[in-house]
Amino acid sequence: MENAEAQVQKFDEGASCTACPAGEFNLCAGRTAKDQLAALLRPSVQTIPARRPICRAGEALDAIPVICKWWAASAMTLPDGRRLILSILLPGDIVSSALLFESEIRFSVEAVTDVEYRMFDRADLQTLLVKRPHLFSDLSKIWIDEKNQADQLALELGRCSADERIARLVLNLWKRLSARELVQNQAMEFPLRHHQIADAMGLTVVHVSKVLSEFKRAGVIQMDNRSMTILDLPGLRRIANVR
Amino acid sequence: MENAEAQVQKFDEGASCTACPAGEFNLCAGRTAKDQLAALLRPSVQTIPARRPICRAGEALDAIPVICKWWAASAMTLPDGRRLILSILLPGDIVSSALLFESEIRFSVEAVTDVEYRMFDRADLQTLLVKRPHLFSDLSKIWIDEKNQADQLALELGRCSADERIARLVLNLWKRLSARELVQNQAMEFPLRHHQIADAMGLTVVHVSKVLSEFKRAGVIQMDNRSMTILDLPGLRRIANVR
DNA sequence: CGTGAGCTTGACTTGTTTCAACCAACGTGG
DNA sequence: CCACGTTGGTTGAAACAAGTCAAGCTCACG
Repeated sequence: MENAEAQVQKFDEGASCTACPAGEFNLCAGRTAKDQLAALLRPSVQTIPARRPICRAGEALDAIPVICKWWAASAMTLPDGRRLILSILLPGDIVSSALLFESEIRFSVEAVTDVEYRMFDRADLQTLLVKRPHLFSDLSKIWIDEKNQADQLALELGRCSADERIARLVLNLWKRLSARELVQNQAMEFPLRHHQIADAMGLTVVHVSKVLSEFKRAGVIQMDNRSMTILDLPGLRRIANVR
Repeated sequence: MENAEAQVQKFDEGASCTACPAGEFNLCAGRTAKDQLAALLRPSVQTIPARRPICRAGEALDAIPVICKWWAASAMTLPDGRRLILSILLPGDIVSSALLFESEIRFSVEAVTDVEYRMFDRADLQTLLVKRPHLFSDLSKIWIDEKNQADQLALELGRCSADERIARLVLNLWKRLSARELVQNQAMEFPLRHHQIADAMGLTVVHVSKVLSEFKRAGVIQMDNRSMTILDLPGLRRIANVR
């Protein structure tokens, strides 16, 4: 994970904010707002090792976690243990904007890698929102984006084949990492375990392994020590059935 | 559809509002708010026949449709025509609260049966929201509920069997109709075509038919002319794998 | 050095889809 | 009022995608 420093730097400089595409939010709409936030709210920074839970479904939180470094994932669980990852959380991502209005978190969040995150106090954020009402438009963008992501996931789970789903997951991460300038010539950090890919796309570990092997064999992607290179982007797009 | 009158009455009296469970919203948190809304906003009422689109994905709307009578459904479509119904919209349901902040609707909405709905002007609603800031808490409840529904759907599509999914769909509709007092001793109107159930749960028409036949054969449900009776609620719960 | 987590591979099973034929109900136009 | 096409539902056989089971491998780590 050579570009850890790059990740920290991006976030701390607010670069991941200015670079973020329309609809993506990083709790900082531009450098100034981000600096204001950090100054006004003095969020507490926390670090948690890989695979450890950041918070559990049903828990009450007075603060909203925002991912700063590396990856986390939010997941729901059925009573019998079946799990679905709702979203892979990248640096700059707010864990759940519902936490601005409700203290109970509906899903659990866990670290994919070692993760650094900041807790923004809800009350502070709310008063800030009242003082700077223009932030509402940013907020609504995050809201809408969260909902769109959820709808898109449902569509993929309900109507796409395993190949399509996995290709789409890769393309989605690639797009989001590109926006954060975390992709150098088609290569990106890819710390996800097969187990997590399976949970994210409603598949089994075994099948994920088979599909990814097939992608590699076909020369579409390449993976080595927790990083992935897209060798044939049009090919991957074709498999994913997009655009 | 014998209780059409009941449905109209419920909505027009605001009964579906007072009866709605925590987290459910009907654009009217209690009778007074609803009357205020109707008086202040003079929404235009529209009627549309079954199977006809109310609006299409990508369209720009200056008004937010709210279902008044009968059922509608929101759906997303893949470029090759595969479809997923995101949500079955019942009387009192707002089509998409994202429309409060964004004019482009991300999915299409179509009438399941003949449907009556009202269009609430976005600008009017926004000024109302500014004048009555306490409405924000109602709004956030709808928001959060919409997101939870979407996450729940993803979980079901990703991790539940066909039997479970269909049982859960039935239970979900039963719960929501109960809250609107549209269920008399376990019997409810059920205008959904197999085709729509399939699109809602990511299955094929043929398989839906087989699963429903099996439910009937096992004496769990009973269906006749567009209405469904749950004969064995605990049994259905067991199949659905809930609680 | 042993242990456990993660990945791969092959054989087999199963749930769901696909294909196809058929039936019932309904509305429309002759 | 009948003939007809259309839409929606049912059923069975065959095909297929993904899951399950099982074994073996690598690698990191205490």
